[in-house]
Amino acid sequence: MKEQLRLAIRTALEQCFADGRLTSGLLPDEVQLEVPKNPEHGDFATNLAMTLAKPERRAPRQIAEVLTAALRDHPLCEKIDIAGPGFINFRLRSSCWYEVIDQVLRQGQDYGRGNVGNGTKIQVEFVSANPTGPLHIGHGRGAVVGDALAAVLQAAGYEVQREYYVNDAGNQVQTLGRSILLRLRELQGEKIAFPEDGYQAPYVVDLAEKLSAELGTLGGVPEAEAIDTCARFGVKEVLKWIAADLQAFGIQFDNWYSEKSLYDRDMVEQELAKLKEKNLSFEKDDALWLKTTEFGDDKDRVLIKSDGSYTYFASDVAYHMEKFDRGFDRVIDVWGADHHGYIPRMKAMLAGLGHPPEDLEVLLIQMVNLLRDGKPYIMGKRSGNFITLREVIDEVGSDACRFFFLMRRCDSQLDFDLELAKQQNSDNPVYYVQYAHARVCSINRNAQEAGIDIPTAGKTDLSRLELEEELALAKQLARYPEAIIGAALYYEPHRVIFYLQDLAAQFHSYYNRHRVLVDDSETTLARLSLVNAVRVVLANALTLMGLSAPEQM
RNA sequence: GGCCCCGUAGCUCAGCAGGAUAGAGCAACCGCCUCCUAAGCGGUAGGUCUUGGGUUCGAAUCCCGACGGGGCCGCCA
Repeated sequence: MKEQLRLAIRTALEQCFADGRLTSGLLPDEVQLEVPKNPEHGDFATNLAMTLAKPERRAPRQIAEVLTAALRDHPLCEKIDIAGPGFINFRLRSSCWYEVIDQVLRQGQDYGRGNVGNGTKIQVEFVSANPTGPLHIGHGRGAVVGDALAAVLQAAGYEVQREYYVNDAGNQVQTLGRSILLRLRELQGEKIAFPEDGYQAPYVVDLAEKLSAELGTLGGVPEAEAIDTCARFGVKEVLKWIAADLQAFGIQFDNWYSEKSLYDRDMVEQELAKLKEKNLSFEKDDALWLKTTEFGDDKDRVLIKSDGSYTYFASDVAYHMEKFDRGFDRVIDVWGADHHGYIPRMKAMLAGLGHPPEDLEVLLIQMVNLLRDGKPYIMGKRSGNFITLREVIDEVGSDACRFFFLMRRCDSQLDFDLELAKQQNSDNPVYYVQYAHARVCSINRNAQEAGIDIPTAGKTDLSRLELEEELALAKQLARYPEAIIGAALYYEPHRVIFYLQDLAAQFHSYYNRHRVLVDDSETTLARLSLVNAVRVVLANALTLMGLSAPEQM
């Protein structure tokens, strides 16, 4: 609807330029159209006349007069006003909004899908936690935001791949292997002084037990080989946990990408060679450095350490170059905010290797403060008193958990109160939204019991929807596609959550004030069409966010 | 010292990339179930948008500087 009006305004403007009613010939890239806060200002408003005031050298209100005259008899518009300093306010005909309801019912699950992405290939890499232990709450936020972002991009017409980068090559994997081996020996009754820098947590013992059951005690196997076996076993098992935890969250990756495979295929060496060739690296203090300062970083960064081993940065260079080789137009990394210092070197690396740094977008996810009943829930890795993501999901449920993670912009810190998230009452916004959906379903059940068929698109006379609240609901439905586009363009999935809350609130209010199933059958059918359109949009948005849309609560 | 994020109602946060009278939820107070699910609705109260400058027709929004909170600055990951 908004787009149709935008087009109309644009056409009118071009016409004014053509016949000399306006002279500057300055067509803005996009006609700005907004929904005014105050409904008295109409359904849409544009500031076009004000922005044209300077180039036209005329008063905004005069320009508005000219534009309004050109649009006067447009079929979409019921009324066009000039207001304030030069706003042009449009009130659309009711039929426009009835058309929206039909469109929603006609398109069903597809309503809200769009094509701003135009098939652009985007990869969203997220979570990518080290496979050395279970996911915790911070990973959870990144997981949900990454997943929802990917969904939103897909809905907006991008071609999206979800990827998990598995850090299975570094030294922390060796540490895991050593830790498992020590626990394994302990199980054999050996007395072990467990090292400070080992993985202390109890799950390592579980891993050792499982390994012992499957592969035996590794007695007589040379140390290095035993560590390697333990490491590989550990990574494999931990990845299974991680995948299962993510599954419990409704998250599935299209691809799990192994860091180790980069080394196995010599990709790291190849990229380093390219850097050398371009004279972007140099040796100093027995180490190999990348000249990231040439591209805006604070200092140069090490690729190969003086002991000959590679830094994570080295494999990240290869990994990210390889992403673009795979044909992605844009690559999004979802990281914890504590990694922000890493961004300049990544962008520098891309620039050095001839990629526009803008093709890599890093989404930083701020910290999660875990609370219980308003009090900080302290997690010490040392003490082993940390709560895993899985425990949180099991305690509060996937829907509530996801909703809380998505409720805030990702660049602000999040207080996650376990008790609040667990509450199954109106204090909990998840249920508020889901309840709206369940209510429509309930109305449908009652209608069917009364022998009324739920109307489909184009089957009812929607002009029976005369109430202001009814038109307002239809207008809200019309905004859903815009919410998706906004969320996709600005990488802000939380917008969909806010949209959901607004729509649910509007529906609850309507429900309380007016009955859907009334004596007059025409009105009943019209209202059923409206609330079912609401149901479709609620379901679409909930599903998109990975939340269930219950038919009964 | 350098860098990143945040600062809006008592609390937790939105604010549609510059627009008209600044919003929601929770907490407080007052109301609404012989009526499609009260996990709901209506109403009252609550604000120098941390602060000082700047940009312009117009700033919570953009720029610069303070102040306050959190985070990061490794040949760790």
